[in-house]
Amino acid sequence: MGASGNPGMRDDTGRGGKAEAILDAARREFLASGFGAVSMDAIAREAGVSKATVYAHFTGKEDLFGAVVADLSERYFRGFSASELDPADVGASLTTLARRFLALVLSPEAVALNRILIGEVSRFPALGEVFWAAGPERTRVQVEQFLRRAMASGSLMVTDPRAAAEQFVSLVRGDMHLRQLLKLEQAPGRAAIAGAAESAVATFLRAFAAGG
Amino acid sequence: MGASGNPGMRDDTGRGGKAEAILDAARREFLASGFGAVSMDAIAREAGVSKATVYAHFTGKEDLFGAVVADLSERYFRGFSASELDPADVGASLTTLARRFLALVLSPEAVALNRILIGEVSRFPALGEVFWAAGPERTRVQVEQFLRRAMASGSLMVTDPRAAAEQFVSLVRGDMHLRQLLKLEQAPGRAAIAGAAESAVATFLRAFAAGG
DNA sequence: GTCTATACAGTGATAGAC
DNA sequence: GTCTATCACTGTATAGAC
Repeated sequence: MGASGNPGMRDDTGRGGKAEAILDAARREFLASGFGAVSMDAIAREAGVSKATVYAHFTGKEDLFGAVVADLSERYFRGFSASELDPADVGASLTTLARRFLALVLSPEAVALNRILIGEVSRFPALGEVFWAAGPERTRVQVEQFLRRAMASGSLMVTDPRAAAEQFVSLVRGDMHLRQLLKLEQAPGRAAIAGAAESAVATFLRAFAAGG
Repeated sequence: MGASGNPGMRDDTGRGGKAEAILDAARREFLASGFGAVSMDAIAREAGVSKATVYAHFTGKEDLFGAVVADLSERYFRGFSASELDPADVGASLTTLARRFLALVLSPEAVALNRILIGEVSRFPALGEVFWAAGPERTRVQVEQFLRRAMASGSLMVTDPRAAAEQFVSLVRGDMHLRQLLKLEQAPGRAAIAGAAESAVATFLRAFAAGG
């Protein structure tokens, strides 16, 4: 209840409203409670439709879950890019990149998605791959491309850009990601993210800055 | 079935056999399938006792799960130590430490435990803290203590040992941990672990070695 | 397509005999 | 303490009316 719909109103105008409402409701419920703790009843209620209608659009709970995960994986990480950053000003660019990465990967929605994926990967082996390709793999490629440009511009000394990109990402992530996954603290604010980014970039540059 | 008991035999000699058999069975089942997918019937069957007997020893499924997790968290990480490593030979010592850390944290049992904890942390908020204290926090402290000794011996230049320990652990973990959590590949062998350890230590030393 | 009502299976938990 | 048999409940999924 809350952000979603008004069950009192007729139903949504426009096209395909019901199917979309079901997907929205399923997304909210799954992200909030995981797979096992959510019932089809709850999803139907939250979407303002009957349970039979849910089954008219999706073959079952697992199908619905898969649709939600594939959709979210694509959505969250689509916008992550480093293509406009200046390779000459490595420090500032890497810091920006690190901040972007942390804001994305530590966002409550991304953490919740990651959490239920890890918890249910035994039941849905394929979803792990979908998430990896859309998320971590994509972000690593973006970082790696930036590192290559920085090498070309002479501001970085890296022998293996792919490995260095992985190390950069790992350094930036630190233990904040795991702490979020385990719900050990609230989502970090701008200041905490900025501090973590700066510290990680400083270490990375001590290791890889040209002429250091 | 297999490692545990022979249902055909009388019952175990010695003391407390049933309770232990139940805990063993619960551990195997939970690690293999998570919390939601395991039934008390399955645990009772696996332990070779009736369901009523399970409830005679544990108040319920959640209680049993909590007992398993607390036990495992303590068990796995107890042996992790860096106290006997030589701070003068930083490179070799850090490499050994990194290998130990990876062998522990990437072991199938530790990954399975981590996975179900992350998946069920909404239902069992306290268990995340238990695991963190016994696992990551403990390992970080061990690393930090070694770094302090290395600083004292003049082989490392570190301003914030705690932060550096976190960065070392993150660097070593890389993306292998997350890949294991998502079941994207088989558990890495000795060679893969050694390679990852070496690469992480090399980068760490480029950033923090004294007189680099 | 959508609803109400229901079938059917599986779950955690317990009662009562021994 | 341990077992067999059973309860009450919840969940997924579907039948039939509109």
